[in-house]
Amino acid sequence: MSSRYYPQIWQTVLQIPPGKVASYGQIADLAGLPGRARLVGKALSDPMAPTLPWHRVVRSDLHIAFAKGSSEEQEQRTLLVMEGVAIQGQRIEKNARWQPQLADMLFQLTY
DNA sequence: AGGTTGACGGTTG
DNA sequence: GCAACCGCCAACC
Repeated sequence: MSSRYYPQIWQTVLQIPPGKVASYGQIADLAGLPGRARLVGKALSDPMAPTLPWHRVVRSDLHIAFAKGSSEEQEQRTLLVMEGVAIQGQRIEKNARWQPQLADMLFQLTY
């Protein structure tokens, strides 16, 4: 396994609760990798990645990262809607944002 | 060893 | 809104 940082990123993504979304940058911060949002996208696209709630990771502007109309974009939107995430046009409702609690932060430190 | 590539983010106009 | 830049930097040629 060559990539050093993917495991901690995966671990963080696993904590996003159903019905909530987190941004790439937010995941990077929680994983102890501030400023490395792009690395989160890489970690999610790695074929070695375990089963993850990857669909709960979106851009900081609450848009889905994939190109509008692409199969990946449609897939992600479908999964989110199935979980009860409201989407108006391209934008996800702001109230769907995951707000990590203290216990979530402690889990990260412990990991 | 050096150049390119991103499932990004923020700033600016 | 939108588009153009720019900073970011591990991964991967």
